[in-house]
Amino acid sequence: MKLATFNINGVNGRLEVLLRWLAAAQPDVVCLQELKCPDERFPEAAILDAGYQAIWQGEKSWNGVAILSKTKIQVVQRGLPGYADDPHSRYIEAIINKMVIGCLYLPNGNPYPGEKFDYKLRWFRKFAAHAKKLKDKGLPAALIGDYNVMPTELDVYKPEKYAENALFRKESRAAYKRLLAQGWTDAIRRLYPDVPMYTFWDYLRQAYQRDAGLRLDHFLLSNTLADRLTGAGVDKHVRGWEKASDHAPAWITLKK
DNA sequence: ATGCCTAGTGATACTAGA
Repeated sequence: MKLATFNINGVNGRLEVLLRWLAAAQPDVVCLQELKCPDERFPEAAILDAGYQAIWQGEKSWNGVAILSKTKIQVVQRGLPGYADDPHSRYIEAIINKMVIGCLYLPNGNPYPGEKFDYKLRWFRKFAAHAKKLKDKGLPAALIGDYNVMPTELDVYKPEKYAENALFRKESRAAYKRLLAQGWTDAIRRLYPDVPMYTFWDYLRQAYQRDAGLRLDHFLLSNTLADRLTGAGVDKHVRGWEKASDHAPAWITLKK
């Protein structure tokens, strides 16, 4: 079983990239972020043609999340529980193959300090409270997506440049660390403790060519799923394609 | 310190991203 996440940065503008990658990578489940389209413009037909069912939660212009799956999807949540007045579409949750799959797009939070950073931390608190409930239920669960946090210095090409950046602020990293302390496993870091494993390269200044990357997209696994973890990777080459997103797809494999 | 890039909106230079 292969689970993937891909911040697509415009699902219609990059539909060709998405379909090409799906055909090559053949993930069983995909969490998408930054759809940048209202619900009625989600490209469901093309995704069905590619062999995937889909659920999504979009909005005009920005944000938006979706889950694709080769097998049956049971929708559990649209939006974060306990955050009905969240102004953005950033969370969707489903049960697939007896696993809880939470797909998230955590706020960027820049510039720091300011209202956007406060919103990031508020969103993180609501998300962590929900994660705790899932953990306490003891269900096999995976919280997958763009966390907009580099957890450690290994996750940043030049850490000293990012000390004041919302993605790397101590408050953001502390929130991520507290979340892990609930008992979640950062799947990619578990298998690759010493490799950067970047998932994002800025469009500016030829960041991809310089490998000036960030690790922003994460898989947090409950214990039963962490025990089944067999592989992980980043499809870095996809970032080099025509019309690429600024993120590359990341994936993990689970046995059985 | 700023633009460097890219998408969306709406028809222009903005916001937003990270």
